[in-house]
Amino acid sequence: MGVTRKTKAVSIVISIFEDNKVAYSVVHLIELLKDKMNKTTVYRVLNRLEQDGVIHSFTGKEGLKWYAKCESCSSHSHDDVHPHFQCVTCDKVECLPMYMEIPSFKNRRIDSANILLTGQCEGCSV
Amino acid sequence: MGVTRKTKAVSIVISIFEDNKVAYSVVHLIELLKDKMNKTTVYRVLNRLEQDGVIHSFTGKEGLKWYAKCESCSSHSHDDVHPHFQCVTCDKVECLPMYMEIPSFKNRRIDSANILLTGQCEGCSV
DNA sequence: TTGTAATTGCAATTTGGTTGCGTTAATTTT
DNA sequence: AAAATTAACGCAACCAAATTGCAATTACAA
Repeated sequence: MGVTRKTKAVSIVISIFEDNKVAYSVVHLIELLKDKMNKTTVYRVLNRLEQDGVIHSFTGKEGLKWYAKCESCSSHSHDDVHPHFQCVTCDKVECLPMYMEIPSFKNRRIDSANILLTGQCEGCSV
Repeated sequence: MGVTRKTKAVSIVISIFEDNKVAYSVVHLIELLKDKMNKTTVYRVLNRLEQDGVIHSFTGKEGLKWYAKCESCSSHSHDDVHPHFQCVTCDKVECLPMYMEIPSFKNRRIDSANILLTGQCEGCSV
């Protein structure tokens, strides 16, 4: 896990991401953890865990930052590009377990892709 | 142009987007126009121009809001999905004039897609 | 057990963006 | 062309997300 120490805060945050595929916004995590740690700590723990490849981040609707842990997360390769889906009604975000082809260009080097699909999830489409 | 009045502020903003394919962050536009109009006005003019289909918006790196005018912009159809490319070095953003296939799902309705590719542009890759 | 470097809490600050409201100025009506 | 109407503007205050500086704490290695 790199240089990251196994502190109480780190363990708590990791335990939240235990069950794969669900994503959490930083705002939500701060609210969720407000009795257990300071919001600054939440930001910093998330940063470190992302650097260590334990979780990955992406930008949701309205430019908010979200985090998730998924199978493809590892210390080295964060170059996998799976899209994320956010429901316009309930705001929930999921990692879509699929690969999307990223075009290549002669005059540009592409490092990563942030793909956010928005729409309505099954539960909200009734 | 819908209900949007042809005010001085509107003309100035439109003139910036005249030359297609370059995108501007709101932050940059506010700085660029700080002697000519209030930042609130910048936000409001951009909003109206987007509603009228003159320009379109998307989310860049760090969740910042960007605007651009491109061929496919029109009052009605904003459902075209072209990716945007942002250089990690100079932060410049371009509309990539291409279509990307959006996957469909049995249990979800997809309304729109925000696709941001990041990497290094030609000028910065030296 | 002790030293040290990473981590945390807290308050203050920065930044992107919004809101309320009185004034200004496009556009419509007469 | 002047008056009436109402969109649009400027400004100050506000809000939420995120960052920073620093002193106090804690993980962990020597």
